[in-house]
Amino acid sequence: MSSTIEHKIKSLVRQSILELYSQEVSDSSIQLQKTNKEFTAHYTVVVFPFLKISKKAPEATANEIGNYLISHSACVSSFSAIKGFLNLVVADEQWINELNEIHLNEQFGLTEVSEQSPLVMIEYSSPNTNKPLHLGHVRNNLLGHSISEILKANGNKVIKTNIVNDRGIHICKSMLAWQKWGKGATPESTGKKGDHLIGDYYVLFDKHFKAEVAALQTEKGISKEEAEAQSPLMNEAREMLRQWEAGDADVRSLWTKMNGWVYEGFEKTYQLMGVSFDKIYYESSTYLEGKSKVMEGLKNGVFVQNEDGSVWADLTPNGLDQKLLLRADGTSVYMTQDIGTAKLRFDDYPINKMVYVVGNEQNYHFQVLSILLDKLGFGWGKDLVHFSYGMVELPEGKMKSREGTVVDADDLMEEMINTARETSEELGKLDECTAEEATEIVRMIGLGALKYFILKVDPKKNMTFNPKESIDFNGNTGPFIQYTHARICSILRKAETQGIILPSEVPATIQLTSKETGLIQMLAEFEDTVKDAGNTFSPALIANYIYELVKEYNQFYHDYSILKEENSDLRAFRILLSKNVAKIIKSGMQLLGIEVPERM
RNA sequence: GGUCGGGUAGCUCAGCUGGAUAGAGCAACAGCCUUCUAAGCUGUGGGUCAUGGGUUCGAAUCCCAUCUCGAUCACCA
Repeated sequence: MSSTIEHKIKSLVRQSILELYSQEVSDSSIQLQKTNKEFTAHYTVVVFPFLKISKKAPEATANEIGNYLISHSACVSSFSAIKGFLNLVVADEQWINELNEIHLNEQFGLTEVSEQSPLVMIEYSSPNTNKPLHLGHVRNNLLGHSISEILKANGNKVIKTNIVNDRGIHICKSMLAWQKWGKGATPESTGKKGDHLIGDYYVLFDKHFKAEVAALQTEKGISKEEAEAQSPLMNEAREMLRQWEAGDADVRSLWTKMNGWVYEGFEKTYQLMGVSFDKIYYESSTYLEGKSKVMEGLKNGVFVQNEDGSVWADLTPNGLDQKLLLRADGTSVYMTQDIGTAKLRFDDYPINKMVYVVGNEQNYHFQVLSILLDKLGFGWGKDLVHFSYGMVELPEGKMKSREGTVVDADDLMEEMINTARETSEELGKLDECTAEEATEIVRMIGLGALKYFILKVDPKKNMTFNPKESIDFNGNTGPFIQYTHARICSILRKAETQGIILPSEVPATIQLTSKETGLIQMLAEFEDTVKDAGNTFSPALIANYIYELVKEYNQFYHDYSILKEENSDLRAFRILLSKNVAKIIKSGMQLLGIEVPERM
């Protein structure tokens, strides 16, 4: 509740109760909500909580307060009392003022970042360099990008970061397979994107490995586990990892070359997706960092050492288990690396808050990390945010890379763009565009459909994606919203060619319909929606808000003339209203990382 | 088994800091383009809000129990 109108009403209600019933009530005890659609009013005061004070029936109490509001302020123009609900109609003049204010503020709903703003670091994406990005990563990237935008819009300095998992046995598998069967293939020689090329060798390794295990089982009559342990291929991969860790020049240069291919591939994917990072960390240069911090903790008595030399954190006082931090041989585990990365980041930036965008399968990991960072003295450790999101599932269940059921990010985006082009051509929407414009529009629509589809659902929920039923372009979709924006832009262009000059302010004398005041009311709600989205880490809130706004606008568009309105004040008002709807659509979609075209 | 998160229309999802007759979209059916972009608008049908109890003037929403789905509880990352 932050619009000026809401504040006015609240303080009026408080005043009325004081005068009518001689009781002080706090603002928080006044339930002011948006009136349900079936009633023609703007705000509703729930009077049930005041019955004990008024000692009257609900309807009588509502009437008394309503009468008071009418006679003491021009803000409320009429009211109706139904049961315990006092429905208030706000005067047109108030709404026009509200619209004028919104209109004058280009950044309406957004909070500016200042020197004093807190610094938030957001980690997202975090890919492995042995395979291309898939649908799960897409959700991660879109959420990460969007939440960055939303936190910026709430007045935070944001540093977007990516921790690339560029080392480990899985990387060695790809490297080994390429060495054995690659015949020197490169992205150039094959015409493949680097990440896809490497992904192919990862799959190839798995294929050969499985065949080898099966052969061992039949040859020697041993169990699958034994065969896997004996597998020469796997042993070779392990040996390669040892050589990598020892800094073997040949292995390292192969590693550098192949990872380079992958990064080039990732960069293309990121660019198309529209995400970026301010600072990238590589696990190969952070994975040793955690050790010193853990040893420091051991010295300070935060951690304990086992007889075999392994180091543990005892989290039983926190209701959790014991957690290993260093193996007996002194090597680090996942948790140690995250501590190390945290240390580097803390050294690099004055972080006030750390946000990790990571899937919900790691809820436990981050619960532990939070406790450990706190114990190690990181100021933001205790309050770190694990922005946890659900899995993307296919109709037949979870995606599995080995079974080839993953939906590839590049393929998916390309497909969406192709579908957008087909649909646009069918509808004849591209007829008046140059080829370049068409490509640009079609890209925005295809990606808009995909992004909106993913971001409109509550992040914490698992979501289903059916590749066979392609993502819709009608209804509650990105293109629907983009279309509305394009439509408004078209009106504004026409207004300009007709030589209609917009006043900087609309005179407060015109009469509005409830559709129009309702739209202004919705525009004003953008401010609270952005705040809510920031507080609850929910791009979905923004998505659903824009959808409601757009639906409302389309009804208005259908029911009323804008450019053909004869009363020039009213016409100016409607153009201005439309313009500001477009502005909020654009701002809101920007928070989701979705572009909006000016024509489509 | 412990912990965490879900279960709302045939499908995909809103609504969850308690408020009026539970909402959208898709799919199905029926209308609206000589009029500002029909990727739009309007209408019809579709619900035991998993189940049972409790708190309250009022519960999809809060509490308890049960059922059910998922994640996690690795010297993998």
